[in-house]
Amino acid sequence: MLLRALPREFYLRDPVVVARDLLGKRLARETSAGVCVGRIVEVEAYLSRRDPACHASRGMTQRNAAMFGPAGHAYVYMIHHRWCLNAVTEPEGVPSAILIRAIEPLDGIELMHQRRRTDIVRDLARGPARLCEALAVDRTYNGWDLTAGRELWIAEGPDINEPRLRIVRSARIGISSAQRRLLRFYVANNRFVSGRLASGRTG
DNA sequence: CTACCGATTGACT
DNA sequence: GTCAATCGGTAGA
Repeated sequence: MLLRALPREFYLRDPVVVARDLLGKRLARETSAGVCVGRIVEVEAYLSRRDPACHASRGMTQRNAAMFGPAGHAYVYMIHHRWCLNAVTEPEGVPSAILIRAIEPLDGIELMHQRRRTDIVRDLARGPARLCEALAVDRTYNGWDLTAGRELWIAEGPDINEPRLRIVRSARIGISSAQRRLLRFYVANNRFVSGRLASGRTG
């Protein structure tokens, strides 16, 4: 397969490093309707119990249990009636995860249009809930193994010579606490990133 | 059981 | 920039 799933070891590292390294990787989704692929352009890290903004900061609940599970699995939760997708990092029992906030659509764009009911390519997967709608991700994928390479997975980009990405770091979106933590990472000057088109520092 | 909150989005001023 | 829809998770009676 061209889009080989990233191995579990990828996720068994410092979550901040995992977050940065996820930029430029491919998020792939295959259903009977077809295959959809996008380049990950925006993520946020949530750092277990030491991070008050992390859903798991006050311990395990039925909702956040997937965050306590193995690295490389999905944590899918609902907020305001919409689904959001995370990749779990760190060993079992350490509930850190990376929220995937936006992808740049590459393949299966027509299918994404159908699911999102919009003609605007830029709006297909710009934002965590739009992304899930475009890829038909819902709670049935909570706990899904993203390293299995089927249905829903994350893969290395096929272009070995892709130019090095300019990465911008900022505060997380929609988080009132821990504003000083710069745990959002996105590809500079990419129009598929959510929020304002900030020019921020690279790093 | 009820009450409140939110890692959002889309519509609107 | 502002604001409210809308409902699962959670805490509390």
